[in-house]
Amino acid sequence: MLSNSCKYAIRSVIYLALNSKTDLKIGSKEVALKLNIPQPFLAKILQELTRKHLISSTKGPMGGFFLTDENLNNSVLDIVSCIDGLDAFNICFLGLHTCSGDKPCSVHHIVEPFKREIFSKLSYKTIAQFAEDIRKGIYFISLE
Amino acid sequence: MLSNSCKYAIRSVIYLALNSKTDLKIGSKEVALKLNIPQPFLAKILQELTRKHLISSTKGPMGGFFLTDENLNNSVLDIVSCIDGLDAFNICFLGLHTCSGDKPCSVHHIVEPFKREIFSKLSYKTIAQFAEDIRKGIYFISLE
DNA sequence: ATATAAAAAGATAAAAAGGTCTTTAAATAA
DNA sequence: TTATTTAAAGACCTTTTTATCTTTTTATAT
Repeated sequence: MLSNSCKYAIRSVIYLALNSKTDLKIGSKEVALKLNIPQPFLAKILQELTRKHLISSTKGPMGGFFLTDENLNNSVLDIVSCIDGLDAFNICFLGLHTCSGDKPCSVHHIVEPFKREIFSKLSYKTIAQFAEDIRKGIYFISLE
Repeated sequence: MLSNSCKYAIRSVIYLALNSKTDLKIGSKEVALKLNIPQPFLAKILQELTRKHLISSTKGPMGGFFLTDENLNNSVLDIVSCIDGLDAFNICFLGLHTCSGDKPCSVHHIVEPFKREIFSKLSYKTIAQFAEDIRKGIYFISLE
């Protein structure tokens, strides 16, 4: 459902939320190493997120990526929207253009509630809240 | 979640279930035209499904694709398995290798029941049953 | 037998996703 | 001010997905 790039992006932003501060920036090298993501590829993704103001960065020694309070108040859906767009949430599981509540495809009644639920969770919770749940040990975003 | 090829495959097989008989075979040209799928591409997909005995074919004049009773008793999941494999049902939404009930990612509890439900529906219902529901007007696989 | 209609097979190509490398720009520490 | 460290930018490469084209094979109707 989500592209590789998008999964990398989400995991990275949560990593930054948990580990960076305005005065403790983190380089793409560290994130890539810790999350086991190809470094140059991740750099591209972080660059894109920066360009769209979902994360922040500074160059130079002691520079790197970090999250401002404003960044922390974005939703995970903002990341998805930035990297993949929101098409995935609007497309029929079987690829039908005309699938709808009126003329449901064979799995519409299973897929639709799922899409609604996941969309809702990703849009109403902030990055900060996702990070907080992980800090508390309710959920896990493993380094791997 | 499913590749284009796989969606084409599912729609085509259901089309064949609804419209072909052992003595009324249908060419890839007709299926492609009716379902608005690129014909040479579809031909490849139908070829693959034939090779794996999910559909049947004969060459020559009056030849084409059709479903035997045996074919009709396969599940839609068999098609998915043939074209895409089943990885999609085993992979974490956020791309974590370690995601599980024990160490759930942030959306595990939403995604897991969905995957179970859709997997179940696609595996226990036969092609024949899918086609029957469409014939009855319960579900719709539009020509488009 | 022969022509024909259709699938099978395989080579090719275009587009998208995934990933790498090199150069440039900017911030900081010394 | 200079060297260094880091992100930004952009060119490039690889693989996978999607798609096309051409040739071969085979079944059937005539």
